Amino acid sequence: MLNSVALKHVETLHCQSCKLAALCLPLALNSQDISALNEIIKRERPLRKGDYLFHQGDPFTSIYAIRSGTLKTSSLNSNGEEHIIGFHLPGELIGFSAMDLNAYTSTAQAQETTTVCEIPFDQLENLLERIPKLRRQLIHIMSREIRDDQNMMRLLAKKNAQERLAAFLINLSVRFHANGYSAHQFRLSMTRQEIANYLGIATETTCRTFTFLQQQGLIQVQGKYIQIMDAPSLCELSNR
Amino acid sequence: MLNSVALKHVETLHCQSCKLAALCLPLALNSQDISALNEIIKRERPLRKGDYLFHQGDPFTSIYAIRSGTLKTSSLNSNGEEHIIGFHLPGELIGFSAMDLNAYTSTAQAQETTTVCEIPFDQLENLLERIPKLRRQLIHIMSREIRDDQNMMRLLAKKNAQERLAAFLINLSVRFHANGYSAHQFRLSMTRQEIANYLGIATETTCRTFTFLQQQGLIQVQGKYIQIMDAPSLCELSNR
DNA sequence: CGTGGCCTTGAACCTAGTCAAGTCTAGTGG
DNA sequence: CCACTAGACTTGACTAGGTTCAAGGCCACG
Repeated sequence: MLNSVALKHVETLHCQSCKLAALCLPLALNSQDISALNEIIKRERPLRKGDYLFHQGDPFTSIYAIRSGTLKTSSLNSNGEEHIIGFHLPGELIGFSAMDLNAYTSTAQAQETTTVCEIPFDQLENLLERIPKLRRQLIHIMSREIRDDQNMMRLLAKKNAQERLAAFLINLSVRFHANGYSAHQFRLSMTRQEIANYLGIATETTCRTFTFLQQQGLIQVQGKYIQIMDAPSLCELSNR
Repeated sequence: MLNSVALKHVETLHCQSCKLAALCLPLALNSQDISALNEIIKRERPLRKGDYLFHQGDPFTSIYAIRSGTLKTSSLNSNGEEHIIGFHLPGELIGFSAMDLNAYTSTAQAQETTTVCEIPFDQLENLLERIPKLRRQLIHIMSREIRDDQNMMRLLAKKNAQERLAAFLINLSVRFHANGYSAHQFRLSMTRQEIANYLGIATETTCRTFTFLQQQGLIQVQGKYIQIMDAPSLCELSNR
């Protein structure tokens, strides 16, 4: 029989007790269905900063839910330059861009110590047969991803550097808040270079824009630590 | 009883005889399942140029498959400026960005005479229960959309004007070809202004870049008519 | 065959990129 | 614990690609 430490361990890693369930696949599932989902999920040891979850070109097997930490996904163009596709926080799912292929189209790397739940896709497909709400939730999450990507397309097509950075910070703020963290102060897990890459601007422009936003009294910057001083103005500047 | 003209009409509009089935939801379905899908699809009179299929904010009810013509989808930002999200050709599906909401997040407008198949989403969800392959195909199509959007993000974040336009033309060429049309010469259904808006550059830059690509011998431009003279070079320039 | 919108080209301007140099900071090893 | 160092961050100066403004030409459609 399991000792209490092991038991506690198992419970902590159960979808049913997961604080992120409301953001993730279990949303709206009953406890029996959550158990079924829980059964197929693999939980591995944490990734350390810099570790890779999967590489572009690896065989596609699973989607992943992030439990803690941050991941970035990126792809390489033909010149070998990196393009950062996104930063992913707890409660979010990744791996949706390869479901009709046999290989991941991006690389996923830990920005800090990160734990994930692996959801083998073939087993998930089996569950979709039996659990209509799970099917609906998966489609909803993918729909939301499409919408988010299209918002990002608008940012990249239409916004200037200030609007981009403001939108980035507001977006992060909202997502941290959804995870139960402060919406007003947080630590960036990514470098200025990575932010710049993601936002389609130069590293130097990113630095200057941080300085500018601080001079305007919208934010306080202390290296990676950001404090949002005037969220409404920042939001307005972001030109959503 | 139906007369022969009406009968022919019905046959022409059946998924089973549709030439675009291989690009659309029926892919890999057996004839019985295709019939079931066909049953729920509504086919309305063609849209004329400028007609709207749905507006941003309209209640979300259906996804649409394009049978003929071209649609553009766009959204308005807070300043009332339009951002074109995409141009959609026969065999493609639209309406995926609103499935977890109750309202469309974009406006769909016909670029020319256009016919669509309306697929009511609640009825589609019922079919997903019974037809595993349909489920898989829907997920595959959404996955592909995510991948395409992420490719567009890379274009907007990293490419200069020449690379953007080259990528745009190559992309159209491939999609026309998938529809059985020439990959080397085609008519653009959109204005220079719309291309510019979509690619995140100015109308004037688009014009100048068309001229430049023609001077380089990569394409021939005659108003809306484009001939691709050197696809490999154009493809290389696009920096995929 | 007239007209409005689309397309094209020129010229001036400006935002953001590039190059360069110096500072800061987190992580390492003595 | 502290000194060291590599990489991250910041700022300045200059440059360039693309935007904006302006004007004229070209269709397509009534």
